[in-house]
Amino acid sequence: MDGPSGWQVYYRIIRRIPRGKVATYAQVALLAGNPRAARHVGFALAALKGSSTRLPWHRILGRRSAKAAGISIRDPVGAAAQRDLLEREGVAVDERGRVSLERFGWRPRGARRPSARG
DNA sequence: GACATGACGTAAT
DNA sequence: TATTACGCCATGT
Repeated sequence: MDGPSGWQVYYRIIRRIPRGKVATYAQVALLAGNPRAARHVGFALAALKGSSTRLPWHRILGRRSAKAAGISIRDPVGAAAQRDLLEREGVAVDERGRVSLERFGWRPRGARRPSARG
């Protein structure tokens, strides 16, 4: 095992997401070195469903717009659980399950979005 | 190796 | 804002 195999890579990154913050599947995939593997991140997390994990899977959302993300889980039960977990962390979730990335978007090392004046 | 599936993303309408 | 269509690639059969 020269390195993390398969989904282990995604889990590694998701664990770095601080409490009260959220990230998109594409965000995790990009940090994992696979900017096109957004689907794989969701696939990896789907394997965690029903398992006792400390992984903050609820902090992973689907990209809904340029500045907003949202719950993309198909299962209504899982979606409700994610929403509940997010609200418990102080994340404002809309009735449609949408979250503002400008307010709760995780910015690793603050390298994201090269603002004109920081 | 081919086919089907999926907790996605972007572009077009 | 929602719907539709297509691309992407690992996993399972």
